[in-house]
Amino acid sequence: MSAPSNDDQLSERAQFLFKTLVERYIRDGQPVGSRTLARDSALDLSPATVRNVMADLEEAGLLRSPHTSAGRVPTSRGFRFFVDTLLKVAPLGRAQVAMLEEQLNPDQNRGALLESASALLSDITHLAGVVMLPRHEQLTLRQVEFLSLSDDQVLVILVVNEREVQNRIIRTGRRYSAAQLQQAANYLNSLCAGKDLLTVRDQILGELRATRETMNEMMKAAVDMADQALATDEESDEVVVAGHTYLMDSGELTDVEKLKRLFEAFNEKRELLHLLDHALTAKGVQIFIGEESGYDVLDEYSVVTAPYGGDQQVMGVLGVIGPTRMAYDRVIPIVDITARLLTAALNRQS
Amino acid sequence: MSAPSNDDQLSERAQFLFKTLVERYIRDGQPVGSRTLARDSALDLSPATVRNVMADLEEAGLLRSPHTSAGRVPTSRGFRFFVDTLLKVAPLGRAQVAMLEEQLNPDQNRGALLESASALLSDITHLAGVVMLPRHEQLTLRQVEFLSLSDDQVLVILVVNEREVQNRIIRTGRRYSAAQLQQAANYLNSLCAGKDLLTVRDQILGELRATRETMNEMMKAAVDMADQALATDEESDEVVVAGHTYLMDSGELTDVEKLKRLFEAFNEKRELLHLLDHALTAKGVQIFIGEESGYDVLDEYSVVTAPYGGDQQVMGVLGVIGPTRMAYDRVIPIVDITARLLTAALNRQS
DNA sequence: TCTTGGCAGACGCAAGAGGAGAGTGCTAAA
DNA sequence: TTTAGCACTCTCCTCTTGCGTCTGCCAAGA
Repeated sequence: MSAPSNDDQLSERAQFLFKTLVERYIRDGQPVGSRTLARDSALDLSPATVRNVMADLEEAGLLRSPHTSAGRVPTSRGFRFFVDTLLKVAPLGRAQVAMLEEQLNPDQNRGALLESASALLSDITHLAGVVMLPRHEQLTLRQVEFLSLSDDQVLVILVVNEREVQNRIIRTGRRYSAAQLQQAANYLNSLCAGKDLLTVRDQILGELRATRETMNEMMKAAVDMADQALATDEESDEVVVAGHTYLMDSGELTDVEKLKRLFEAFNEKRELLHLLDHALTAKGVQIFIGEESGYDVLDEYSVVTAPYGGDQQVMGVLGVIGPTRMAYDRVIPIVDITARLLTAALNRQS
Repeated sequence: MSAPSNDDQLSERAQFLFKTLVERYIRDGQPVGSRTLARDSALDLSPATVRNVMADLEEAGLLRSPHTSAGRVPTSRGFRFFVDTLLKVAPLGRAQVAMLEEQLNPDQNRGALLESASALLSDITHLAGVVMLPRHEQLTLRQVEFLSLSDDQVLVILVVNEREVQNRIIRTGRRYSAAQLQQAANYLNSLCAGKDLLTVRDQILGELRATRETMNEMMKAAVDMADQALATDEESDEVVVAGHTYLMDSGELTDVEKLKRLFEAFNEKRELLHLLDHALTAKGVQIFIGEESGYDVLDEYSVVTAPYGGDQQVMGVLGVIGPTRMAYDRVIPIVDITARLLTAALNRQS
């Protein structure tokens, strides 16, 4: 608000002290007082001096005191400053990279791959791992198969994006024989294979209008069924969350109500999706600290995300959710590398 | 242990008072004292008399005092006695049955149906809903489809149990053309359609040994691939849990650690599976109270389950998990009806 | 001008005291 | 067998007190 812009008018010493304070706070979770900081910083300053600096930092909006005599903790803005300009990320150990690489094995179907990624993120960071599934728009149809169930129900199997299989059940007006269904499938396959699902839908509708009269019975049925099958563009689970229980020990028994609402948000998934959508456009690792996310359930939490997917085209976003005082220096490279390795694995698949 | 068997040597009055106490405790969650109980029971007894009765009940192992002056709480044994002999279940309202019936619509694929059931259970009871997926043994194969991916990978699509679709990716030694794969699929379909998956597997292995020499190249390949495809009998998610956050407000901020371990058990799913396996053999609604379940994470929780599935053959188990002091009279019929309706819906599918 | 030591003042936290309230067990009388 | 009364116990709440920590300010020193 009225606080002065802080980034560059801070002395080097102030920055260093601030950095030490944040690191200390991330380690202990306790407010840091002037005496501790003076000792910690190894700068050979008296607590009084440190106090003066801290007062400046508080005025700049980077610190705040929970109460009069309790040391100070970083504000969200403080964390932001820390992350943006003071943080040196720790490069990941070889062993860990190897482990990640092994687990993100491209020889599994895509769903399993993404779940592995989520589980890995949470296992390594001890925070909640999140992976957003690829957006639906870029589904290219590879093959369609129809199978008659009961009187007027047909099982539709769609093979999309080379190795994903979707299935849905539609109602047709009447019963079709296996041969008829086969014929319909052949017709559609010849018409649509290799095209985007939405395009296919439009094309089919166009086809329908344009040539209704000249179509034979079979083609009409095929088009009708395809229309129905593609309409049910199922929303399905679009976010995979893993290890959310880790959030239960970080928030040292603070109010359960808040945590409950967060967990409910995980189940709802809509809000989460919106948040991750924002991150979709960013290039590399992106960080939302505290209220920056714009979702009040995430008030006291930070989100570290990175997009993943092909080189030319982003497929989705992954990341972790944890308390604002997470170990950013460890978490950031982990999210980064995981995104890269997942991208590599996905590319090797297709 | 050494407590006398209680069931019948309790006076009618004692039983009535006990029932009132349990109902009160279920409502409030607070230990019930003699004065409250005397007033509640409408028996026109003095607190002192009630105290005497309560002392008897405590000796019988049905009640206990959290501490000297805090009223009394039912023990697990007390709840067991209550449930077995005192409880009158409240019949479900028409509206609720109608609602359940509508939501458990058989026009969706089976996975969605089971998830609906789980969500419904948790929504209505405000407890955690659990649905165990049908055991894998009884999968009858309907159709097989092969699709070539990259050089030596093949996507296998299995249609089982009329309307379920499974898919997996296998590695073949070499590349096959689409026509070859089609031929292999045809061979397998003619051989195996309509049979149980395990039977199919055995049969294929037998076939392999018996006629290896006389087989043509194609048949060998088909059998090899089928073998691989069926071997990967994926475990997948076998338990669906919904609304576990409800457990966060019932346990009035008691220790988070316990709750965390329970949630972790939900994620692991193995322990849960074992428990539900026990319930699989029972006929109707079955109830595990507190430590009866045998899993220490469920110490302070009760599980109410019912099997569902075909008339002749049980497919799985569903139920709810909640605090020992749940409203059994409401929960039991809900679980019961849900199981019946789910059974009906599944039968109408096939 | 920057740094430092000193000092008063806040404040949280833990421990203890004391009272209120609820509930029990026991005993003696109806 | 039931009831009333009484002494006792235990929890919970509040109030107080003391301790420790930390701050802000000030004045002296470099």
